[in-house]
Amino acid sequence: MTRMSAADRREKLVAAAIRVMTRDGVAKATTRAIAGEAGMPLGVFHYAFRSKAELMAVVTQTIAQQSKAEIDAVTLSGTTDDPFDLVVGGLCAYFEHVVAHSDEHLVTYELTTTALRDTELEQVAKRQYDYYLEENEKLLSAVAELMGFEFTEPIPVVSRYVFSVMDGLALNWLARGDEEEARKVIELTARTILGLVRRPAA
Amino acid sequence: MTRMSAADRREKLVAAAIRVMTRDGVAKATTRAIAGEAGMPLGVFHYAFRSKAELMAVVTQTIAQQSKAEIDAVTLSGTTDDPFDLVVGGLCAYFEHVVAHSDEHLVTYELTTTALRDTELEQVAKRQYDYYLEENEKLLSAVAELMGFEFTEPIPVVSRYVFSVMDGLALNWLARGDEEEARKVIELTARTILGLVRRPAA
DNA sequence: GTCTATAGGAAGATAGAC
DNA sequence: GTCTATCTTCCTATAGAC
Repeated sequence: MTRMSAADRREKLVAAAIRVMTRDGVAKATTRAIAGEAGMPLGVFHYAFRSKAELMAVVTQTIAQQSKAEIDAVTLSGTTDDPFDLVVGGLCAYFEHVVAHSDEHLVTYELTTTALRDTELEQVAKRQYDYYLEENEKLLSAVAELMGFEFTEPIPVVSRYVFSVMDGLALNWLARGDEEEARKVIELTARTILGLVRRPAA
Repeated sequence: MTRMSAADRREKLVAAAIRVMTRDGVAKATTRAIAGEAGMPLGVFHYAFRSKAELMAVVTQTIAQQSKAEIDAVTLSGTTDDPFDLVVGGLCAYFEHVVAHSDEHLVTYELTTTALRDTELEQVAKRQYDYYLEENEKLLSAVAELMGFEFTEPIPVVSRYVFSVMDGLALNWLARGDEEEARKVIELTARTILGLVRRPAA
């Protein structure tokens, strides 16, 4: 068919892969299904990517960045000067994103376990979580500065703690589907976070 | 070969499935691999189980109960009358189990995502997390009674909160492998839990 | 009930015509 | 570079001999 640069092919295949994975799950995202979704013949796949593992690595990174951008947009959109409202608002915004894009979040969990089982992709799972945690740390630092408070514990520890609750909660909500109860956990979590905050001495 | 009751076959196949999944991952646990691991010909599989999905359901339930029993054994083995030590000890014991049996915990995450993608197994993931949370609630109630304190928040909420942190932390530790930093999160979590505790009024 | 053999399909990857 | 056709392997499930 029409010519297309290799980089363009790769982008289109990655986008198609994410669509298939979101809709049907990572296990069903075969090279055939992905090429089909992208409107390309199967043969194309292996001159755009050396192997399926190579695509998986790019997909994992891409989807992490996409989610991050979407979540940032909603998390930072609130306007309040009350610390509790701000923290609750941020956590709730994240949770709303999980609810509204549950399949996309499920994909991230699938990609993590898939990567952890493949020696060729082990580092991909590590980079995925390194990225999440790094970005979460930046966000927390920004919030602290914005509100003029500091944490009583090192930011990396607080950040990891907050991320762990929300990641765990998202996963068990995916399995249970009980929004009301999950929201109560978010409120409780917000309260524990404010217990780790103080006004700076100076 | 030798005769064996259907129930016995099923048990042996489930045990073999868990071994294969732990060693090689859920995706590689094919009916062939499982029957082979159990020392049975492939044909046996389908008169012990109606389908692979039926085996998956039983495996998910079995592995949850096994993990629970193992974790209880180590979690409750500590002897201390200091609430902080008790809580830290319990959380650490759980984390040690994750570190010592990381493949087994990875299997539980794989089983959850697998079930969530299969309409036939959707309820299996729900039951899996219902079970985890129910058992965690019992444990927390027992600890509260043992130490003679009560929680300032409803036990189901506290339980869900604690479970979420630990489940999320276990997953991101699996990806990152940084024990030291994970332990700091555990300490912080223990402190937040003690902030939710009070001596009863009477 | 037990097991071999195989059906019937789908996977990742590639050879080779254009 | 593009795409069809195919190689090889592996899957779940079953038919049918013993």
